[in-house]
Amino acid sequence: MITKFTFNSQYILSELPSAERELLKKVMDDKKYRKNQPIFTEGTLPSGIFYLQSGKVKKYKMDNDGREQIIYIYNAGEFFGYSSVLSENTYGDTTIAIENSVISFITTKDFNEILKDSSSFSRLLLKSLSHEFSVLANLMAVLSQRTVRERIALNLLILHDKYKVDGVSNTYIMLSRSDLANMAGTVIETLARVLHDFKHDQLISTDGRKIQLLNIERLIKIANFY
Amino acid sequence: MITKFTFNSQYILSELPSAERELLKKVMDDKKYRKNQPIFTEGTLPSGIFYLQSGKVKKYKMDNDGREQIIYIYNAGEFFGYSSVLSENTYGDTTIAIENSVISFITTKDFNEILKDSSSFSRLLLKSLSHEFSVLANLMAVLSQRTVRERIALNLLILHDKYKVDGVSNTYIMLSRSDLANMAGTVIETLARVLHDFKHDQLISTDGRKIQLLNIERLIKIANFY
DNA sequence: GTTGAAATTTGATTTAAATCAAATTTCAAA
DNA sequence: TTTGAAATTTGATTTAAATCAAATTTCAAC
Repeated sequence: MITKFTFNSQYILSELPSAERELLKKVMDDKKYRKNQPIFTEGTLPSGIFYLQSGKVKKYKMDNDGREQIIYIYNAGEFFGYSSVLSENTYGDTTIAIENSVISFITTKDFNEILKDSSSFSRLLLKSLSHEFSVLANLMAVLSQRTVRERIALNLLILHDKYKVDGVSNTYIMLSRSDLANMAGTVIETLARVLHDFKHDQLISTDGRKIQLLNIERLIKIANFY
Repeated sequence: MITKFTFNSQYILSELPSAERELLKKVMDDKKYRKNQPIFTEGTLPSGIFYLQSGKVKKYKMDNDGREQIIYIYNAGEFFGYSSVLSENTYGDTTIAIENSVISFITTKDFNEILKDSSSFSRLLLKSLSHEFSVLANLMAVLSQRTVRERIALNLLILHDKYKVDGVSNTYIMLSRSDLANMAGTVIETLARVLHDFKHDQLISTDGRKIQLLNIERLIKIANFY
């Protein structure tokens, strides 16, 4: 269910034949990004693609009136920025690190060279991109047709999945209210009110900014998805 | 500007090396679809990909409560249904012909065989898919952040482009109010009211269901895009 | 630990858009 | 050409969510 709303480019690296994987790893250039540091900006020409080693990155679009819509939040192990390189266009959105992150960079040249010689790589990219397309279609339908309450419940479930850590039983969503509102396509005040209700109904608990989901079953019901 | 909201897979066929193009054409199986005839349905396994020779096709998602969100309207010359084949998933949406249409079908087997042997084809698909991804991201931001009035103005501009015919000076949008509402993410009554206002302001004129744009400049301003 | 700016929450009010209801128009089949 | 069901428009009302405003909390730098 949640896979309808999460990218899965993680498998690209693992399913790539080891020769190509090594090639790719060799041309990766790692760089540390601090929280709130931009990675690339909408409208600029792509210089390469990115691979998130650790941390979290948000991809968003800003409109004329300064309203921000978060398109996606990337988690460790995901590639990003590659669709602009492939479509030979300027970046269609802006990405910034929302946690301290380590990000590998692969230049357009290196990327294209590996791609040219590797049908497995292009096949995996096609597969990944196709899935990402369907994720956006799903998000589109949700944003336009669901109530704020439903959208917030759904986004909490999506985030729970992203903030889950292997071997750790409790999951804490650590994201600003403003980012959460911009994911759900609402404003901070409305978000605060809905979270208040969810807390009152014991669906979630909060500790400062941290959110923990207490009743996933019921949140799924509220999100109105099966 | 409007290219931010329109797919462009038309170039796949024209840019494909002639050998591959002929191969593709050879395995295409043409079929006529009547208005309102379904092509494929969300949740079913993809059996192949489609190429719209003539007519128009809508792609949409229906939610639990029967609310429909139109993801895209395809025009002659576009490929569709290929992302589900590539992601090896069931179709993520439903498509039906909204006009009498002629649609070519290519089986998954034929498609994969050509794809396997043609790096140009996979390269073109990657390019096209990447662009389509950015279109959905743009639509997502519009649906969640813009007013109904802005969304309707934008969709009229998008449709104007789709219904334009070479060498014919007047363009008439011929789409049901319900489809137009479901593109803009609103209800029929609200759509009717906004169209009424646009007519009053001489931005559009209508003749039965047909809509003609009279003042594109001002509609662009209302849509709030540059 | 203290401090203060930024982030979040809570309260009051407005507003855009949905809903419910009914009248009118369209257009394809007879 | 007529006919009637479906589609569209118009009217009245409700409602979900945004906005405006102010109080409170958080948390990082000192």
